[in-house]
Amino acid sequence: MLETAILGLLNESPLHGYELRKRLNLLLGSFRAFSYGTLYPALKALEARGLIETADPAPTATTGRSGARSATGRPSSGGKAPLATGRRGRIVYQLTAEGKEHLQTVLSSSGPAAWEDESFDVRFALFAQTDAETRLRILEGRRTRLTERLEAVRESAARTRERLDEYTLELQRHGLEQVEREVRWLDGLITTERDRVRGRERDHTAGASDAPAQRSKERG
Amino acid sequence: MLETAILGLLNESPLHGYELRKRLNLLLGSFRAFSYGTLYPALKALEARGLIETADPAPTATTGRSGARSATGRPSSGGKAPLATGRRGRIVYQLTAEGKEHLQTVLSSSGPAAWEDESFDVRFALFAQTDAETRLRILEGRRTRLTERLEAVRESAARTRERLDEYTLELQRHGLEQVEREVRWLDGLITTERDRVRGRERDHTAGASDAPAQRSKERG
DNA sequence: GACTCGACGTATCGAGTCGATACATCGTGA
DNA sequence: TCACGATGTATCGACTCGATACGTCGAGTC
Repeated sequence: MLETAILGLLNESPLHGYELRKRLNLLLGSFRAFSYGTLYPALKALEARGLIETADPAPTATTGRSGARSATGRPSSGGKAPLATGRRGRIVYQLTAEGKEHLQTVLSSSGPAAWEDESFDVRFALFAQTDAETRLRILEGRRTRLTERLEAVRESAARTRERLDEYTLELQRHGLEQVEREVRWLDGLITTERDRVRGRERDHTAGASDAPAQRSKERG
Repeated sequence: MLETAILGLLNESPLHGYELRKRLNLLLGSFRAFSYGTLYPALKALEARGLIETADPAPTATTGRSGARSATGRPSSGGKAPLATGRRGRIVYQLTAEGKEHLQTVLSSSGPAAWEDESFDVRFALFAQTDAETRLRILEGRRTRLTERLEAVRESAARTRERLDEYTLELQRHGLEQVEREVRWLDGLITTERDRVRGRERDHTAGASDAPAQRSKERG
């Protein structure tokens, strides 16, 4: 799933590892952070599979043909631009054609692999690059998954009650409440997405395209 | 932290691995499950450190002096008792004196190691075995930790806004809301604990002991 | 009885991940 | 000038998970 996140971010713009990690952790709401020990091996694996490649943004020379680590190819022009200007021997990665293709395949899939705990956040963060039908299917799958879990926990709690102390009970109650709240959150998103799909079906030639629809101004 | 959880559970009653795992996962609200690949090595390490030992619940013989795997020492008496009766060569673990001592040391500690993400749930689940002052300190530490994180996320979000799409924003908003809710949950618990400590200070010889105080009947 | 099946029970392996750390360059300010 | 912190790439050891293997037991089924 890290791979999907990397591919999704690189599809927006080429990036180097350090920046990639920052955006990755920002993307996932700053919880669930990935470390370098995870990121760099993943980048190498992706490169070995031909899904990403090292870019060379420097206009000078470019003598080393495919060798990474373009040493200090700094153009000295950009005085202050905080990102995007090369500061030292960065290794900037970008998607290959094959990588783009693979990303599209992954983004249009909506199996269990999309709505499990580990992957749902990543897939959701890439919803802007996902078509509406797939978004809806992932949200519904996630909802079903959480509901099942809720059911299982409640059942096992009912079988085991009495034996637990006050604090354990409170911990369980709080956990259940968090999941219930997430289900309600999903409900809201599903409704929005359904309206979106329906609206597109109705006047499917009018102005609005599909990805960035209007923000619902609810939530007071 | 798995070790603390094991010690805490074994302090209530001797258990074997399978049952231990079930209770462990029940204890933590059925989220954050530990697998056998984690549990068994931990048990071995604990045994090697002399904090736990294998018990022999069978009344017959007990010839094998300290050998684990007491083969089929089943007493044949218990007709239906669902737990606690030995069914086969289980390996039942119990605390040693040293283990109990170590557990008490851990339970009375309240450093950062107690309120970080990985460990807080375990420490909270063992609150019934923790004294009130330590409970309070852990809850407050946790609250501070979450507040700090909230602050950091908000700040970095403020620095990076505009560039994010609708869905990423929504994911962030939802994540923040979850944490805010947890802070409010902690507030309630802290209030309860403070009342508890104060009540005990006031009439600190009257009936109620310290651990299982009355349930506050709020939450409608 | 002989059969299967699912719960119970111990145990290990490979793959993935984290946290800490090393090393190097650059800008900034005392 | 020199320390310090941000930027940047990279690796190592320790830990954890999910899957799986292997085995026992009780209950049903014909």
